[in-house]
Amino acid sequence: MPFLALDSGVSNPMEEAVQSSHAGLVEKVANYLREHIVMDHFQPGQRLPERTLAVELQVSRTPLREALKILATEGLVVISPHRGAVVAEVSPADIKEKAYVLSVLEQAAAELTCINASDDDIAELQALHYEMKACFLRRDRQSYFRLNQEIHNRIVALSGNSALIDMHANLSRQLYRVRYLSNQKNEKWATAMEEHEAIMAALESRDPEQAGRELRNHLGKTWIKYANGEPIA
Amino acid sequence: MPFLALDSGVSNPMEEAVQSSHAGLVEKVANYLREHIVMDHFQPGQRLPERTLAVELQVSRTPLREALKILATEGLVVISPHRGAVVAEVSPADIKEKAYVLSVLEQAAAELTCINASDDDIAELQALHYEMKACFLRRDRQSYFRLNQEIHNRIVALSGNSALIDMHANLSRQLYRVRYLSNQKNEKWATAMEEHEAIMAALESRDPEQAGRELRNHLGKTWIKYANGEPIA
DNA sequence: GTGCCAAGAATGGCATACCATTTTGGTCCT
DNA sequence: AGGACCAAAATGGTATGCCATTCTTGGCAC
Repeated sequence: MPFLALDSGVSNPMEEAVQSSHAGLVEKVANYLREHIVMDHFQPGQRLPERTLAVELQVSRTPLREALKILATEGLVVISPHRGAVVAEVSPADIKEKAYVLSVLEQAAAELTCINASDDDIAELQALHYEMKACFLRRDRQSYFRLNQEIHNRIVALSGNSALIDMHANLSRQLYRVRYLSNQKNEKWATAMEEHEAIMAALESRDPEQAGRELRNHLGKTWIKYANGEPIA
Repeated sequence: MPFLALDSGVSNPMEEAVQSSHAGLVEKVANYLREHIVMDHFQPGQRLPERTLAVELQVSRTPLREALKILATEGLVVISPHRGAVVAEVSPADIKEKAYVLSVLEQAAAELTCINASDDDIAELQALHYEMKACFLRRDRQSYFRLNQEIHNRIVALSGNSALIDMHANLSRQLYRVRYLSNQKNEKWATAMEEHEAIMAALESRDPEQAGRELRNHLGKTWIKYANGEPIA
C-alpha cells in the first residue's frame, strides 16, 4: 500500500531533486529507499529482505541489490555476508563523529563562500535569513527547519567546490533524521538564531575565518547535546 | 593473463588490508578494480565492458555490476545509462577540489590528534618522521613516499573519528595516482620536508590550531601546482 | 565523394533460476 | 525438562538468459 509507483508516490521530502524520470531502475529504487530511510519511515536496525522488498517495489532483485550496495557505501544500510541488509543504526557516537565532520566541511564551505560568492548570492542568503527569522518569531518550527536547511545547503553550494558539496550532501543525508528531531525539541532556539545572525554578519563582511568559525561553532553547539546519551527517536 | 586468481595475484599496492579472503565476490572484484584503477593500471576514460571484464575476472556479470556500482558511488568510475562504466577521469579542477577537501579533513584530524593521541602515538609518529627524513637524505623517493603516506594516514587514524577516517581514506584513494606521480617529480622536496618538521613540532607541543594550520598549508602547497594545468600522467 | 539512413552487432538493464549459507523449529536423546 | 542435533525453509550470492538501447557499418542517394 505505501509502495507502488516508485517515482511518483513519495512527496519529495528532501530538497534535492530526485530526477527520477528516465533514470535507471536502480537509481529510482536507491532514491526511494534513501528517502524512506532518511525520513525515518524505516526504523534503524530493520531488516530489508530482498525478495519481499522486491515484490513490494515491483522490481526484480537485481536492481534492488545494486541499490542496496549503493546505500551501503553511502552508510545508510549495513550489509552482512549471507545476512542481508539492515537499516544502519546510528549510535550517539556515530552522530557525534559525523556531526563533527559536517561542521568541519561547513566551516570550509563558509570560508570559500566568503571568497567566491557574488554580492547577489550573499543578498539572497540574507533574504532567506530574514525569512527564517520571521518563522522564528512566529514559532513556526516547520518552516524554520526548511529555511535553516536551505541556508546551510546554499552556503555549501556557493563554495563552488563540487567535491565538498557532494560529501556534505552525503553526510547531511545521514544526519537528516536526527537533525529533524533535533529541531522539534530545541530549547536553545533563540541561541541558535543569534548564532545565525553572527554567521550572516561574518559572511556579509566577507571574513572567511570568522564566518567559518561561527558556522562550525554553531553546528558544534547544535549537535553536541544529541551526541551525549538520550535516545535518538 | 594479468588476471586469474583475484585475491592472490595482486601484490598489495595500497597499505590498507584488502581482506579479500572469505569476503563476498563483489568485495573481491571491487577491491581488485579499485587497486588497479588507483595504481593507474587502467587509464582514465578507459571503458570497462561488463562481459569482457567478467570473463577476464572469471566471474559473472552480476557481482561485477554491483562492484562497478560501488566504485561509481566512490567516484572512481562513471556509469552512464546504457553506455556502461568508464574509469573516471579526474580533471585538474577535480584534483584541486578534492585536494582542498582532503587538506581540510587532515587539518581537522591533526587538531583531534593533538588532543586525543597518546604520547606513545606521537612518539611513533616522530619515529616514522625520522625514518622518512633518512629516506629524504638518501634521496630514496620510493620509501619516502611510502612513509609519507603512512604518516599522513596515521595522523588521521589517531584522530579517533571513524567518519573522518573513512572519508579521508576514500578521498585519499581518488588522489592516489596523482599523488604518486607528484612525488616522483617534486622539485620542492626540501620544502615539503621542512613543512613536515613544522607539523611534527606542532603535534609534539600539542598545539591543535598550529598543527592543523601547518598540515593544511603543507597539503595546499603540495597540490596546488598539480591543480593548474599540466597533464596528470 | 560525402552525408544520411537502416540493419545488425555489441552492450547494458532487468528478470529469473539455481546454488550456498544461515536460520529455525522440531524431535530425540540424555 | 532441557539441550543438542538434524532437516527444512528462508534468505542472500551467483550465474545466465532475454530485452532495450546504443553504437557501428555498409549501402544508397544526392
